[in-house]
Amino acid sequence: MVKRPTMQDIARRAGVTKAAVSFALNGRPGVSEPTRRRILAIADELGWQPSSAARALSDGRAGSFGLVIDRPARTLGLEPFFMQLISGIQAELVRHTTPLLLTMAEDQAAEIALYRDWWARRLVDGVFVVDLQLGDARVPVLEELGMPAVVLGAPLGTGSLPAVWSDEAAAVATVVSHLRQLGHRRIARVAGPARLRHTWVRTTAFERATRGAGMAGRTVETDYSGERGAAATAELLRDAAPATRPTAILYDNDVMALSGLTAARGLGLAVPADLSIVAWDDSALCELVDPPLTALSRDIRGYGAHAARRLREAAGGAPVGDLQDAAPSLTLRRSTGPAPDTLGG
Amino acid sequence: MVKRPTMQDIARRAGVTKAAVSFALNGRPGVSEPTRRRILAIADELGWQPSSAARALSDGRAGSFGLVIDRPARTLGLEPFFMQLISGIQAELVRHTTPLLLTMAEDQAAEIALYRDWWARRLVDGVFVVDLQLGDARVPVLEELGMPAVVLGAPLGTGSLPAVWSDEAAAVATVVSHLRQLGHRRIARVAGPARLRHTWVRTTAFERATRGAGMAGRTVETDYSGERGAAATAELLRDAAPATRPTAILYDNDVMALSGLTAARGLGLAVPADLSIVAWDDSALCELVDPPLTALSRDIRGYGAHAARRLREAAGGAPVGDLQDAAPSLTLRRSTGPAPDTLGG
DNA sequence: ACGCCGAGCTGAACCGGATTAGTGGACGGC
DNA sequence: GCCGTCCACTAATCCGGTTCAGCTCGGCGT
Repeated sequence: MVKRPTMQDIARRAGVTKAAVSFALNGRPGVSEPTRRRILAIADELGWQPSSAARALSDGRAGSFGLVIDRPARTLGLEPFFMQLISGIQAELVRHTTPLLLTMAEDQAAEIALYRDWWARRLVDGVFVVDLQLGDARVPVLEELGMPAVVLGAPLGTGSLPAVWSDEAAAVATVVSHLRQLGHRRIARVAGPARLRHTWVRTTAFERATRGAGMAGRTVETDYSGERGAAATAELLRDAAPATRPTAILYDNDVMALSGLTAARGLGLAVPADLSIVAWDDSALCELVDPPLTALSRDIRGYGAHAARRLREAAGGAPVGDLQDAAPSLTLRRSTGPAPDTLGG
Repeated sequence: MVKRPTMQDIARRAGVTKAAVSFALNGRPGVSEPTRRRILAIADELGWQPSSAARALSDGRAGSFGLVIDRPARTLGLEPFFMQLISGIQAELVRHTTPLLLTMAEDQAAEIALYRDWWARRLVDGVFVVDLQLGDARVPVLEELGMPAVVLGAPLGTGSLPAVWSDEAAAVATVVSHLRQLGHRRIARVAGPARLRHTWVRTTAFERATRGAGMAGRTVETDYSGERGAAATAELLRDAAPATRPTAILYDNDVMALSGLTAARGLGLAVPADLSIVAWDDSALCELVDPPLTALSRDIRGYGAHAARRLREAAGGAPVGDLQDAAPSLTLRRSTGPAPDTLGG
């Protein structure tokens, strides 16, 4: 365990004071150019790095950001979304050597307690808020604390917090329109938890789009798990006559799309001949199954990177507004096809 | 932005000095019981929380641990392993309100640079090391830095670093033995990258077990991606006559097992009638497909929790040894069955 | 020749904790 | 009644940075 060099050590070697060293290392006026170079050379030679604790104490900012996820670990592990998101956030943060604190919470109350704790101890300078809910309790708490935060998701119910979002309603409309062109008239949607804001956005858009196209559009709620996805699929398909059952299903994540594919086959239906399937979020999973799944793709890493940049600005005290990213695009694969001729025409 | 209360504020209100407040809050002798209670009450009333920066500066430890993952984001997102692991680590760390710094690196050189940086700035008190490689360059660096670390994986090539591991060789033997009892004589394995230590462990054990049972055992290397898993499966099955092709395949992760299932079907083979499939790491994915996949299960969250406890001890200066967790167990599902009668008996 | 200015640096305070040496008073022993 | 001891607390210092007021000195103008 070697003692790390401090600015004091550099100052001694250079024959100046700590203050001069500080000026030199931070590139601010107060030292001559030759002195600055000499100090930088010595710092480099000693392998000096600023103590994060000392700097944090001195300037009052933690120098890191936080992310809390409160989904159950088992379903979380299968959500490529979060790893992609974290990867994207990191890609932006490393450019300023800002670390990310990641934690999983049991529920939203635990998450809020964590925010209060982090902020009281100044462990982070701000947080990313994911899985926004209807009437989300985190928003007023963050506002009350004055804690910088960026919401990832639709700018609805976000109060004064800036949001980074993509137009999911437009994506839903794209899917519905595409299916209609393929001749589908009865389509269903297997959704995530209804309390989530983005589920609400998608459901609302789905209803509007299907109604607008004169189609029957039914939505079934789940918890994103494969089990519930399979159950919802069975519920939609089992007891309905061919003339009333949906001919296409849109799933809110790819895991459920996969389980839906399995469930449909279990009921003797062929994909896409009898049933078309569309997944939300295009992960590698969609290409691994047969048939490969048509899916809504979006640049999740870019999404995370944008949010990180936004949070940095917000934490810097700048007033930041919402940022709209590109809408998801539909990647066509073989799980969608023309609607079966169920009218017996 | 309200000013947070400091120990100085508490001291003023209580009519004592900072030192007395420090004694009281840290439960050490130096103050009378009534005074201690009074101070605690005031601290509670003011909502005081210690400044993490000040504490870190004062006692020289960061109070947090780090984890660096250097796998490509696309395959990473599908690996339930890491989310489970992080979740397990957290479960242990939150009990001491210790945060976890998570970062993804491009490659091992970047990871090592990150370790040096983190340690020089005392951003973390130690790190979890995953995906140990043969002749891993991180080990000597961590030893040289004197940076506390715990390796997750077999205690081979870990130098002086403590390892938390499970007996994967035994797990391989279990699988081989089970398949042999089902009548299989030619089994193959679709492995992860050969440079990883645990791939080496599994491959070595696989060769020993198959040879010991008088069976043909072939291993094909991949990068854990579904694409490569499918390609490896095709390579194993395509050009071989029924009498020489493997009748069972063990995959090093569940994503590849799924892609293998899809690939085998594409070649006209039925599972498990023509081919048995076993996955490594039992995630929800294994239960979502038809047939559900037989898999090696292990308590990944417990694994992470043990590692976290170990790292805390190591960072505390205690000499810690290796810790062996339970070996993975085989969860039987419908993707494995009796070997087809290929001898034309 | 003198004053003034600004560049270049110093000294000290500050951030919010932990720690250690020292001090005052009460109390006990003889 | 005097001394010693212990308790409860204070004052001061440290951790490693940042910041700010002020000092010194050289050069320039007049």
